[in-house]
Amino acid sequence: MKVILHDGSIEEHSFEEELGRGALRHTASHILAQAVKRLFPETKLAIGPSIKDGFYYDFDRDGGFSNDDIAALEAEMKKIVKENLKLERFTLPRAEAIKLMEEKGEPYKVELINDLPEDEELSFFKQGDYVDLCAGPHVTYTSAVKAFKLTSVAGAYWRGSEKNKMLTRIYGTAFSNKTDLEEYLTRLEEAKKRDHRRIGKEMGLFMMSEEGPGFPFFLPNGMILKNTLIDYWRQIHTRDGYVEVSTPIMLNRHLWETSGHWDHYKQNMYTTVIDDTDFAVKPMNCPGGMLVYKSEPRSYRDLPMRVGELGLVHRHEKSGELHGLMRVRCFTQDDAHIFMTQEQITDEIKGVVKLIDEVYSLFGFKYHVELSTMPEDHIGDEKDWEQATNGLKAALDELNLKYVINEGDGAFYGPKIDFHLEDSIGRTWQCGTIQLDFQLPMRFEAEYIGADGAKHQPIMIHRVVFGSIERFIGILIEHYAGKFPTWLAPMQVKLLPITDRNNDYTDEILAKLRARGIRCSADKRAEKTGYKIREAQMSKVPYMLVLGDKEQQDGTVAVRRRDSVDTTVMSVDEFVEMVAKDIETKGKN
RNA sequence: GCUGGUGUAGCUCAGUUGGUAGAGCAGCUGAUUUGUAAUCAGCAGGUCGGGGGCUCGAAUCCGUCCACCAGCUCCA
Repeated sequence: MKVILHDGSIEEHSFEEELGRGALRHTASHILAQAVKRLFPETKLAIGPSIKDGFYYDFDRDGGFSNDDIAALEAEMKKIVKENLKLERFTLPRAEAIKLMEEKGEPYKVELINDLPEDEELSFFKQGDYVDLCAGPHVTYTSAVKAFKLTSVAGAYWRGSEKNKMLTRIYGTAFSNKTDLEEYLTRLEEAKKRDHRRIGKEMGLFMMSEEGPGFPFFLPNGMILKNTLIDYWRQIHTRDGYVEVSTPIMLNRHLWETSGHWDHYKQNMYTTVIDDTDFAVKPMNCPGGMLVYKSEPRSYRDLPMRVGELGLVHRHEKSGELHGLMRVRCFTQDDAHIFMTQEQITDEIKGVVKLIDEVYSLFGFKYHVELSTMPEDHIGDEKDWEQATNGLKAALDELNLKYVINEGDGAFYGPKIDFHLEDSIGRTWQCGTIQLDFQLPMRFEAEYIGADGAKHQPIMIHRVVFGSIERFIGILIEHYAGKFPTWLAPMQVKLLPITDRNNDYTDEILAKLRARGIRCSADKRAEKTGYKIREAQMSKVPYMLVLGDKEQQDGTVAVRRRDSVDTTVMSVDEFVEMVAKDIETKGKN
């Protein structure tokens, strides 16, 4: 495909290249906007870029667009593609650019031009009767957009600020051929089957109730997952020199005023009055952790102090922000606060980064790292923020970890490193974070006695590895599509006796498995073997044992694995050892 | 919170222009003792998300609240 670049030059790029793909989809968004202007000329145009899996365009039109409107737009877009319009780039001096957009009745475009830097070249793209302020790149003819589909309609604030008007955003995707488009749509459908909300229900992991929006209920199978993760967490934290505490779920207003939460986080806190005193349910564990630190004098010899806490926090997230286990109003953070000296900062951060990488690697998660800097609403002076931010940067650089900078997205008390994981349809969720904090130790007047006999202020790290156990479980469910590795699987072995004659033999094996702590159960119903296998298979249990007269006679088991139709016959003891080893090694032999 | 959409049995979904609900799977009961992804028969299950309104009559029309879904904003 020929692509017109930002500077107006033309180069060949294929759809497989990000540049070519982006250009094609960007052109698709212009075709959409052109169709909108043809069918609904009163509509005002905002912006319309290409994005990861497609494109969108934001429009200002009273009442938005109905499903019928979308169908009509798709039909009109097809026409425009067929018309094979040529895309042409031209530039204008500022005054003329503004005049053109005013004549076209596009106030949003005028606003965009006014906000562009003085020396910025103002480029436009034209196709037929349609002209748009646009930096490009684009393909050269509308006919290149061979396969497209409008996928959804949603609201989006003008320039991303909730203070601005909400516009109507139309999402779509485009490919260079029909087959790829269909493949993409099928893949999306498949991905939806991995949705943790669906699998969570099917597998009896967790539930939600209208009686408590955003407050998840863990069901027996989900508790096994949660507890198994916590066991693993305790094991690696003990190994890494952490201790564990537990602080109260509710503390009085004075504490939250000291920490700054009362001023900076109150709109998200659940509060109540007890004996005429304001109390707040903790949205974070750190103030409680500070009280623990301050409960006795500390020496430089105690540092670094790595104090873990599985803390249940409550945050009143706005209703539209809830999402299954990924975004809830109460969750357990696998928190820890590390108190340390200035010199220990880099090593401690590196230690946490390595720990997070170890955990994510165990599950085979892809992740990306972001460095979030000082937000507008913050406590402490900018010099401290700069120092803290540089501390985080230095650790990342020393570890050669790639990261993107997320300007202004830090916590109100300090900058942070965020670890983001992907769900089944490619949305990313922040899980692990490492936050460097000079403020809370200062506010709480935390101190330690140094080698010089004088009092010093410790520096504090807040960090989580899973992030929230709830969100992490959500990611796990989608990652494995419910087919958990044996060590995590709520049910590890399902025993399927063929007839009642095999029940006693089945019980013998059950007892042996249970003696090794293996989670197992038997399906003794008078059903056909095929039926029992089907059910066991759908319940995603890693191992099935078919037990008939033959096995009983030989003292063997016929093992069928979750992802295979083949069976292997082996002795009972061999099988027990195999499963025990699978669990012990967490699937990594 | 905002924009748009959705809400019928445990689950997936039907339900013509308003005439008080139906299927498959799951469940239960009985029969079947079965060799690697569905044995047969029967039974039961719903104040159609919640108040309210128009109407002789509402799952269906109107309004309101709640929850959920997509996205935005916000965030672990």
